[in-house]
Amino acid sequence: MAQIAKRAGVALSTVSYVLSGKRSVSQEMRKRVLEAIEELDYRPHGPARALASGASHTIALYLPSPQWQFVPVQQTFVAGATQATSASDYALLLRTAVTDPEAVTELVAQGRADGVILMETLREDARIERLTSAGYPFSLIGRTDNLTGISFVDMDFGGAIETSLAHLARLGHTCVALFNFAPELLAAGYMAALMARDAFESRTPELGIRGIHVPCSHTPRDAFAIASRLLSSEPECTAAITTGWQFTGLLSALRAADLRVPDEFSVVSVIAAQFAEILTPALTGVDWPAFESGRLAAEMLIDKLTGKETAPRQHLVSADLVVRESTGPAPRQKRFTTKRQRRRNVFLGQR
Amino acid sequence: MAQIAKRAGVALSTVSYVLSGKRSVSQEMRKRVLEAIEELDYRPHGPARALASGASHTIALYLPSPQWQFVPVQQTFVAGATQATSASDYALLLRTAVTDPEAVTELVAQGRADGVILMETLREDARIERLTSAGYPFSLIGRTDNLTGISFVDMDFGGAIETSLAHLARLGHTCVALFNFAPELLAAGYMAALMARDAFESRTPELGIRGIHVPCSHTPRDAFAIASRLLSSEPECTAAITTGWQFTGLLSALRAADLRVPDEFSVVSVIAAQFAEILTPALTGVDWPAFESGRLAAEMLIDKLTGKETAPRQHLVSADLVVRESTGPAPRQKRFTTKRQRRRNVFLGQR
DNA sequence: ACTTTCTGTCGAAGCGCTTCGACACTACCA
DNA sequence: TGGTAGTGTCGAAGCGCTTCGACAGAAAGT
Repeated sequence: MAQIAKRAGVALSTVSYVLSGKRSVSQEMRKRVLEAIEELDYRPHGPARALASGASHTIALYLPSPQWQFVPVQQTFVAGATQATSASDYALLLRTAVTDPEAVTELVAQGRADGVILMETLREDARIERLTSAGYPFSLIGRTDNLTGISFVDMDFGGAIETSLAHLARLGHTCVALFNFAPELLAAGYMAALMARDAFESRTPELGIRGIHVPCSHTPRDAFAIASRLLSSEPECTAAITTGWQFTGLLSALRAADLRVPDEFSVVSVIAAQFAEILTPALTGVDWPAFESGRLAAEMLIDKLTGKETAPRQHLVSADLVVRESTGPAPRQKRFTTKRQRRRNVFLGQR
Repeated sequence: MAQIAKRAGVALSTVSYVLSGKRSVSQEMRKRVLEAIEELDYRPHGPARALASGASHTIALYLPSPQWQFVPVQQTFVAGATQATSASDYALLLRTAVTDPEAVTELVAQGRADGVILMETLREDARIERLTSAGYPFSLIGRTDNLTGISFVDMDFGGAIETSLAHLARLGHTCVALFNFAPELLAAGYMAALMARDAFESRTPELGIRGIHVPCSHTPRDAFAIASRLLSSEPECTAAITTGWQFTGLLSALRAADLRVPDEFSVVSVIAAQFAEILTPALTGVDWPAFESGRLAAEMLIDKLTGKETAPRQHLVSADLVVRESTGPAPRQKRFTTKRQRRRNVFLGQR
């Protein structure tokens, strides 16, 4: 920068003001400075800038649970957030989350980021409390109990479950399982899981449906085991809703049990259209616009940082059901009276 | 830091040496400093550190083509790289790539990152030349023409195609299509696409297979259109290999043409096991260990930055074929003589 | 005993910016 | 015409660290 100043014949500070626009500079000076910058291919030094100004022009995104690599939705959040930050000339700093809730303030405390995007938020989230009490700007992909003053974007999981249940009820299903998020997440108070459960438990009675709530991790193994058990122990159950990737294990279990979809069993899943459509049968599902969500969360945070937006923005992504091929009318005959009974029993015996 | 020094009764520089370990400090002093740090909950300021030392402890990852959001593999690279950087106490800076190859040096030139991970590399890649001539450390996920002195991790696409072809040849297929990467990528010189094409074109004659090379984007629309056209114009073709997500469109086209997999048509794809297994039939495929690749690329770069590893590391991920359900013996009867002929013609007429 | 080498500590200079106050100068109003 | 307000520019003081050279004192070699 000193070189630029010398070459343009101006003071160091003038160069800075040309760059930042924080004080007016005459046409003449501006032109000379810009030319010098061009000629010397000068690029302002980020850390020096951050040190002097106290703002790093960077936002941090903490990735949650260690198995997040298996969840395309969360990866897509990252993609969306990246696009939004790049578009605003910010940069996105990625860190895998550790168990310690204190860690969430680290990057901001270190001055390496100006704000934080949090995902997989809990009803009572120690991380949110830390960020609030530290006075650090943040936005959420997800929700928490007390939302006053908090910017977030979240999918309406409750609504998704309600819509799915209504769809299944209309098709005549009277016993439906919900493959909710993993038991650990539920126990920890993962908000999406709680919303799904609450909606499921309050809606099923009204619709005359017997609801079976099945917390289940999204690993194919777990989901397969749990689904297999369910299929054998609950012969009345003719449909299931999954909150995510658990559908993989469920479909495997259905195949193993020789149950056809949708003739003998209906499946609805919260899933990106991209994946729903490559399956056979294509999955009826609620699309989770993950890219958009990530983009929005980043934009909200950046708007807050740049002072564009002072009031918190709260964005609930509506959950529209797309009916594809995996849902159909409830089967007339109960499963345990069909001719498949024997075969299934053999299968179960193998377990 | 000044507070720490005062509280511990030592000089500022001593605190720094305790933290960095670059000079020996007596037990006594070290203890007092560490206590003070603990008591004041002090965290070193990243940008100040970066400014003074010239190293940001951050690596940059430029995400390629704008549609990368549709490619789970690339998202998984990010996941792997994130894990590796976090484990080494580095941070990962994400930026969407722009068309300008100059941009790739920007974050390092600005001092915001110490090195760069590049993906979707070309045979002759202007970005690599820029990084080399600027003397910036980098590692590649992918390959390029001249690999001397370059650290990279790449999948052996050539080997993947060869293995797949051998498998199909063994099953008796004599006319096989390769759904390669998009024509734009091929034209740009995307290395994986070139390797796939070369392996395909050199292997097919040896195996007595007629090879049809079909560059095709991974969007379901494009792949569907191109696959449909292929199926009608090339009735002899009884199998296809896809280099990625194009299998979605191919499967749709096969369904639309009423061709059963694998009885009437075999499909092999480079695809993560996670996705291969949820399909019906499960896809025979070459697994691309994307998470590992991302992790390795980041580790290589960090090792280079920390001076642990001076010699470039070159890592070719072997491509093992996993035979699942989507490949089978070549059909005995030629497609255009079967009773499906009429139906397919109807379908083609609609196009 | 006297130099030489180490070890541990300190002070100060600087990394490359931002920003504040000062200052000269022009423009405006009365 | 004098005072006031506004405009454009400069110099200098930091921002919070790292690192170099200096230096006192202890340990080792002659």
